Amino acid sequence: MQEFTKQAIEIMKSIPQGKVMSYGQVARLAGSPKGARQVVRILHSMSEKEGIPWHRIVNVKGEIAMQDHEGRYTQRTLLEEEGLAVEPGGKVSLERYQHFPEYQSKR
DNA sequence: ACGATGACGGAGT
DNA sequence: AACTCCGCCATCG
Repeated sequence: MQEFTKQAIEIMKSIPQGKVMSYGQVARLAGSPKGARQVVRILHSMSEKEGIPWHRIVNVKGEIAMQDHEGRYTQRTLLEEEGLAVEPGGKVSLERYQHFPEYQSKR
């Protein structure tokens, strides 16, 4: 497994409940600015087994990225259970919920 | 080992 | 502002 992958997993597992991060953001922090798709692949293959809170990952617009299948509904439900307001289109407010690990030290 | 894949992102139309 | 096009790069078959 590549360093990037380990980093990405750590970062995603560090997202607090009720917060979200975008694929690209995770990729950047993991050391690969253009690696958003690798994040997708990580979630695709090992989200469950690694215990990654996959539902807290949304695209850069704050929308649920999953295609319109059961997973999408599941993600929406999980987010709402964590207290997020999910709009009808399956979108949340990044203004309110995006998690910024790089600012955490400053706070 | 090589080519296809993918829950993306951002530049261009 | 919405939509399409294409680059990206770790994994998987």
